[in-house]
Amino acid sequence: MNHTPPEGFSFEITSQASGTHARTGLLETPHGTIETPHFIFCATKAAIKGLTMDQMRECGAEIILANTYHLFLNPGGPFVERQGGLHRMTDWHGPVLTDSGGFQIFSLGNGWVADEIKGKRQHGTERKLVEISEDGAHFISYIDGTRHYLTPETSIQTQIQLGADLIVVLDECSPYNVTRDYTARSMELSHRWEKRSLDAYHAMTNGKQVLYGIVQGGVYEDLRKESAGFVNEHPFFGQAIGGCLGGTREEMFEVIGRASRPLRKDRPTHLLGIGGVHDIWEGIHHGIDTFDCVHPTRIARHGGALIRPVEHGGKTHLNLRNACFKNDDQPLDERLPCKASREFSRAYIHYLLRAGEMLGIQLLIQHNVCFMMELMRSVRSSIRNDRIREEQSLWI
RNA sequence: GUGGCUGUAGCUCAGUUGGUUAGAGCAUCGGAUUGUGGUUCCGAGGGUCGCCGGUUCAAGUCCGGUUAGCCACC
Repeated sequence: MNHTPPEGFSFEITSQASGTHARTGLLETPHGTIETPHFIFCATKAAIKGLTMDQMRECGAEIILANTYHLFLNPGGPFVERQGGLHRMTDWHGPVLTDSGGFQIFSLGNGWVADEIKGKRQHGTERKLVEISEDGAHFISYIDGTRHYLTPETSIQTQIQLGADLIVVLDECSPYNVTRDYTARSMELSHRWEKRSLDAYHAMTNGKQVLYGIVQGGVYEDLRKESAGFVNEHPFFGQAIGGCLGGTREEMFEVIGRASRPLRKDRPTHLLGIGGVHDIWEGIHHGIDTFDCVHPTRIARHGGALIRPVEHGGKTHLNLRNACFKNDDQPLDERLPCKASREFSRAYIHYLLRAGEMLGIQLLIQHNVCFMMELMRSVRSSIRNDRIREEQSLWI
C-alpha cells in the first residue's frame, strides 16, 4: 500500500552506490531537510545532556530524537503541548523524531534497568515495572512509583502532542534468550499494535508528522521476512528496524541483513539504537538511512572521546580519565571543526574530568557530536562518489 | 614530670569474648557502556596492624616495655 505523506514531507534517493544497497537521500520535513545517511542524537528527556541546542547546531547536528516513554511520565504530553511543542520548548527548530516507548517496555520488563534500581536502592525491590497485555503496557513509574498505562493509541497521541516530525509505532521488543515461538507471538502482538498505531495516527494527526513502522522478528530470518512484509503492505512513511539484533556484533550484522533485505527500498529506513563507527559503515550497505544511538553522548559522560579506530589500533574511543593523558598537550582531533576538538588539550580535559568540572564532559560531548557529523559527511560522500571501501579505510 | 586517649592501605576509619588468606569508603590503575534512570557499572594493585619482647596451639585483639601525636593535671 502506498502512502501519500502530508505537505512538507518527502524522501528522495539521490544516489546509489554500486554492488551494495548503500544510497544517499534527502529526507524532507517541515522543520528542515536532512541528507541521508544521517545520525540522530538522543535528547531522551527533551534535552541533550550538557549542551544547549545552540551548541548542538554549532557542532553540526541536524536532527534529534526524544523519547515518548520518558516524556509521557514526566512532564507529560499535554505539558509539552502547552509549551508549544518540542521544537519551541527546547529551542531546537530542526527535524525531531520521537521513539514510541516500545524499547522501554522491553528493558523495564526484563530487569535490565531494574538491576540498576536494585543496586541503588539496596535489595528487596525487584518487582517488575511493566506488565504487558493485548491492549497495552501497565507501567510503574521509575520516578515516583505511580501507575501508568501506555497503549498504541496513547503513544501516538503523546507523540502528536510532543509535536515531533517523525513518529514511531509502539512495538513490543522481544528479549534475546527466548524461544522462536515467543518471538513469533511477540511479533504478532507488535503487528496488531502497529495497525492500531496507524488507525490512531490517521484519526488524530494534524498533518504535522509522519509515521514509521517497525520490523520485528528477532534473530529469525523467516520472522523478519514476515514482519518486513507486514510493514511493506501498510501505509507507513518510513520503516525502522527494531527488536532483538542478536548477541554479538557479527550476529547483529546478519540480523540487520535479514531484516532489511525484504524491506521496500523507496522508504527511509531507520536502525534503532545503533551507532558505533563500525556499525554505521556496515549499516549503510544494508540501505540504512538514519541511525540513532546514545553512545556518543553517554560515552562522553564517562570520559570517552570518539576516535577513528584505524588510527588507534582498533580502539573506538579514548578514555580521557586515563593517566596517560595527564601531560598530553595534543587536541582531541585538529581536523574537526569545533573548538572542543581542536582548541583544548587532552591534558586540560583530563584535569577537568578528574576535578569533577562539568566542562570536561561538555567538551567531550561536543567533540563526539562533531565526530559523528564528520563521519556521516564522509559516509555520504563515499556513497555519492561510489568509493565506500576507500573512504571507509580512513576510519576502520 | 604524672595520668589518660590514639597509632591498622596514599587518606578517613571498621575489625566481636583472641580463631581461616586483616576489611570498607575515598584515592590510584585499568576495563565496560549501542531505540539514555546524568559523576554509572565491573575488575585490579596496594598493609611487617607504630616498634621490641612476652603469654598462647593461635595475637590487629591480652600483658610488659618503648616510640610518636593529642588532651588533662602538677
